[in-house]
Amino acid sequence: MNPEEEGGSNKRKKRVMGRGKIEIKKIENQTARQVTFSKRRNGLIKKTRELAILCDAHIGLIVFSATGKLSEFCSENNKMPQLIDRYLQTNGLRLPDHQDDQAQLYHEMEALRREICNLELHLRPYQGHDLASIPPHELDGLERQLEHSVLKVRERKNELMQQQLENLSRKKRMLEEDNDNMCRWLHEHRAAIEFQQAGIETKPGEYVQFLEQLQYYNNDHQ
Amino acid sequence: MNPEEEGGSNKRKKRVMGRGKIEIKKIENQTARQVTFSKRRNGLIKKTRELAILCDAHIGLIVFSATGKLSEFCSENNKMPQLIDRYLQTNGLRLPDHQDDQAQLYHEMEALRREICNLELHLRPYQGHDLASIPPHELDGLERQLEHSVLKVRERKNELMQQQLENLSRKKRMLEEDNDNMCRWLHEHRAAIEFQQAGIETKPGEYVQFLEQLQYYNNDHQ
DNA sequence: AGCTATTCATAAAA
DNA sequence: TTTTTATGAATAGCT
Repeated sequence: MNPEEEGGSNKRKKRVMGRGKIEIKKIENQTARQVTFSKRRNGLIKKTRELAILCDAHIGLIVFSATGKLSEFCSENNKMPQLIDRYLQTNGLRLPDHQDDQAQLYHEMEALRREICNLELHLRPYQGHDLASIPPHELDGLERQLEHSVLKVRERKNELMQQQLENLSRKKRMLEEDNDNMCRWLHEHRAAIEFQQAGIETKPGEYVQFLEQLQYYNNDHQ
Repeated sequence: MNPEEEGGSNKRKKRVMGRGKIEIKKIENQTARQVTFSKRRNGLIKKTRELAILCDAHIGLIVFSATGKLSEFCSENNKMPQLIDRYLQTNGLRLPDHQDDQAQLYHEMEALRREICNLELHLRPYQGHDLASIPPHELDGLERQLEHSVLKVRERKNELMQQQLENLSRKKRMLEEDNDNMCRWLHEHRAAIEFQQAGIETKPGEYVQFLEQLQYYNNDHQ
């Protein structure tokens, strides 16, 4: 029935690393939504500009992201207010009047405040508070959610430790290599160095001691 | 030299769309311009709507064609004036009749919106999401917090179970008591009952059986 | 208004 | 964020 079905007969590896069509509905994943917003907004502004230029149109585009960030485009630079004026006049509309609309604003504010309150309440069980107000049958789900979150946190911790370990290993290898190279060079030039040092006031014994120490490290990790 | 230049060459290497080439500059042919305007305007509105839905954005689009025809789109139906108002406020522009307290209200609304956004972000680690954005040194604390929350949830679950147990015990005791009383009463009135039943069609054996069963339960929990 | 050959936009991943 | 790449969408030129 589904034309997208792959069919088991064909052993396709990697069925395309992820490009596909998407359903037009709110993207729930926060990060993906932000990325998509950024890209599509750029595309939208580009297409708006193209239409304005190609067809000699006057266009205004106002975009508020979900987080309230404003993006805008106006075919005549910096003339959005004029465009808006023309729009309002053409449509016979007026901007919402203050006195008439204040109640509406307060209403919206109340809604926002309520949402904040709800979110805060929603957060509390996750912090182990107010459990008495949770319906008993939801406790199992909450416990599972919290355990899952703990697991995810531990996963992330392990991931970070793994990264640190790898970094340290790499640094260690690099240092060992450097050490090897220095030792080799020193041994190769031992005679010349001893000769030079004989001309200065350095005690020859020190250098031998130093070389031996190097040799010790050098052998230690081989 | 730029090979894309039109010149006399008929080699078309220009960046084109669709079947033929197009430069982003005003289309001089009146008919072609009209057709392109219509197609692209539809595409633009579609993309605008998609962005608004996908990313939960508030978008307004105003298009005046070269001939003055108005097309518009607003993500919240019929609320272009509000969107424009918010735009003017956000941009620090204001209509002559706007009062300061209105700006103040808008400002507060923006703050509330930000707070909601923050709370939503704050909730996510507790649900095991977006852990990559948590500073490593906070993971331990988060893990402890989650474990503590799990403990509290379990505590609450135990509390509830304990209560249920107590309730059940109490009910059991009450039922046993009732049972005892009934048994006692039945035994005391046995003779009278057997006499009454002899007058009806009930078989006497049934009542004896019933009494014995009661006696059984009655003794069982003593 | 429909139809395609083409180019563009962009989802997923890096 | 920006880049890369493979797909799905948009659309220019024709009918």
